[in-house]
Amino acid sequence: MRMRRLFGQTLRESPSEAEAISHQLLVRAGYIRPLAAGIFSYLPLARRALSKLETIVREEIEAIGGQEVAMPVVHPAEVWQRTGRWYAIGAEMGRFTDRTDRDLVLAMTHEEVVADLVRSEIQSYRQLPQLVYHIQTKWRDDPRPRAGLIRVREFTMKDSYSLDADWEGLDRQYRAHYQAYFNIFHRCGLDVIAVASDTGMMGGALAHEFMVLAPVGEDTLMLCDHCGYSANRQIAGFAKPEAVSELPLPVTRVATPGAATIAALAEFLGIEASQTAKAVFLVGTIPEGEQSVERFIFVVIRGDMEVNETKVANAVQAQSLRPATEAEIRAIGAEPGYGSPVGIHDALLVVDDAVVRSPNLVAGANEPGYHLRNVNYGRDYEADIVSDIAAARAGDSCPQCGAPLRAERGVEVGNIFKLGTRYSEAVGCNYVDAGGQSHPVIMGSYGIGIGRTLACIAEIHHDAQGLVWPVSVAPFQVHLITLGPEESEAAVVADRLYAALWEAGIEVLYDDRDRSPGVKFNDADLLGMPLRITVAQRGLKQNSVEIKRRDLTEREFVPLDTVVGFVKDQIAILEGDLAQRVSSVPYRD
RNA sequence: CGGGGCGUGGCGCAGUUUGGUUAGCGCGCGCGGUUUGGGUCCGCGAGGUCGGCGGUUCGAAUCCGCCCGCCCCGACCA
Repeated sequence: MRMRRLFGQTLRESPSEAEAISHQLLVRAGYIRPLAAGIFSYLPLARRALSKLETIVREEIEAIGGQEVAMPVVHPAEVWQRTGRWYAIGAEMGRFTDRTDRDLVLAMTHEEVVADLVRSEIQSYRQLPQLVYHIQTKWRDDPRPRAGLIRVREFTMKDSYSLDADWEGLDRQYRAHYQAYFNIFHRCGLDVIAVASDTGMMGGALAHEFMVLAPVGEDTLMLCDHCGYSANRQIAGFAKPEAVSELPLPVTRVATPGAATIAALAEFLGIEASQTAKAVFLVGTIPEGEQSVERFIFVVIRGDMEVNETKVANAVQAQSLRPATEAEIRAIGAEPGYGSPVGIHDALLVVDDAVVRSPNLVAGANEPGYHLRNVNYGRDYEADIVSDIAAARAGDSCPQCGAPLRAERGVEVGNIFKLGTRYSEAVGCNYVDAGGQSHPVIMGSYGIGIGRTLACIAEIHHDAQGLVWPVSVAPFQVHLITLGPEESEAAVVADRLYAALWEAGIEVLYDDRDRSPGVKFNDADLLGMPLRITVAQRGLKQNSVEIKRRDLTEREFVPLDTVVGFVKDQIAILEGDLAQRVSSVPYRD
C-alpha cells in the first residue's frame, strides 16, 4: 500500500476525549474513528489488523471442529420471548419495529438463534456433536461505553456454540475451547489468565473469563500467587477468619447513641468489628414466570466483611438489586443504622455463612440508639438463605491454600459458558437418542471480543512513540520509507524494492509521500509495523538499506540484493517468537 | 440513572468571568519556493450557522432557560 493513497491520516495530537492509551494511539495513528458513543468506524489499517486477528480465531476454532456460519443481526422478538430474555433484559437490548409493527431485536448474542437453527437441523444423536461459530456484529446499548474499543456498544464478536448429546461431550468441547482460547491470545501476543466467573445473563452451570491484566480493565480479579487460584471478584471466595468459639450468652439490650456505623459501634463498645453483625438492606427484582416481583432482601454479614452484591443476587436469583429506601427499611420493622435480623418481617433474610459460625455478635436493636449484644444465629433468628455473600479483598486468604490473595484489574477478552439445556429446552431443540428417546441438546457458548482484543494488544504493545504490533496482527509486516526528493535515487530504489517485496509475498506499507524524514520516521513509529526499511542516500552509498525492528533499538544496513531474504528471515523470527508463546495450559475449574 | 468536566474550521486550543468592529492561534489542508536521517523553513491561500432551539439586549461565542452530544468517576456490564 502506498501511503499517499492510504485512506485515513495520522494526527499529531490525539483527540481530547481519548484517555486510554490504546484509544489515543488507535485514533492518532489513523486506525479508528468515532461516530458516536461506543460506535466506531474502522479504517483500512484497523480492518487489516482485525482480519488477521479473525484469521487466527478461525484457524483455532476450526482446529477444534468449528464450522463457520453467519447468523442474522436482526431477530424477531419471538425467539427472545421464548427464552424469557426479552423480558429479563432491560434497556441494554436494542428493540425496534418493522413497517408492520412487528417487534425486532438487534442481536446481543446468538444463543436463541442457534437454538432455533438447531431445532430444524438436528434431530438425531448421530448428528452430534457439533460446533458452529460465526464472527458477527452485536449491539448492546451499554449505559457507559468507555476507553475506546475496550467497551463499546456496537462490536464484533466471535461466538461459537457447541451442541452435544451428553454432558461429557459438553465438557470435552468446553475444555477444547479453553485451550484454543489460550492459543488464540498467545498467537496475538497477549498473556491472558482464565478466571472462574459469574454466569450473569447467560445462565448456565460454569463459566470462565479470559482476562488480559491491564490497569484499564474494569473487572477486578482475585489471584493467588501460591496455588494459582484465580476468580473474578464478583464470585471469588476466600477463607474467612474463624470467630472465637464461645457458649451463647443471653441477649442484652445496650444503649449505643450515635453508633450507626460498624466502626463507631466497635469503638463505642470496645470490641472488634468481627464481633458485630452488619445489616445491609437491598431490594431485589426476582423473576416469577413471565413477571418479576420486588422483594426486600435483608442481608446479614459480619462487621469485618463487605457484601458482594453479585453473590447476593445469585443466592436469591435476582435479576437486579438496588439499595432499599429508608421508608422500605422501616416498613419491614428495621431501623437504618441499627438494623437487626431479630424481629423483622416481610423480608428475604440472607445470612453470610461466617455469621452463622460466629457466636455472641452485636447486632442492631431495630430502634435508634440501641444494639443487642450476644445475638446468635439459630437461637435468635433463622435465615431464608445461608450462603457465602462476602466480597473477597486483597490480603484475604485464598480459599484453596490460605495464602494471601492479590487483586488485579483485567479486561475480559473472551469467555466460555457451559449453558446446558437452558436454551434448547426453552426453544424446544431436541434430539433422539439411540433408544428413540427425545432429549434437549446440551449447549455451550464461547465468545471472543474481536475489537476489544485488538485494543488490548495495543494497550500492551506500545511505547512512547506509538504502536508496536506483534507480527501476527500487524496490518503490514513492513513499513518502507524513502528519504529524499521524488525522482531521487532513493525513490527509484524504494519503488523497486516495494515491488520486489510484494512479489515475494511480503505485506508492505510504503511511505512514498513527499514529506520530511522526521514526519516519516514518526509516522512509522506511530503506526507500529514490525519492520522498518529506510531507503536513503546514506545506505545507498554502500548499496544497502537500513532495516530496524520496531521493538528493538538496533538498526542494520543490509545489502540491497539480500533484502528480500533478510526480511523473510526477520518475519520468520518474529513469528517464531510468537509461536513459542503458544503452549498447553492445564485446565482448572 | 447519580456526580463531575467539556462542546469555537479535520485535530489541539485561546476568547466566555466583565456582552461591543470583519472570531483568533498552532497543527493539518491547497499553491509556490526551500529542505531531505527524526514532526524543515519562507510566502500566499481556502476552510467556522462558536452543539441546537428559544429568550434578554440597540448588540450574544459571551447573559438566562430548555434540549442534544461527548468524556471521566460511580451504578451497570456476556
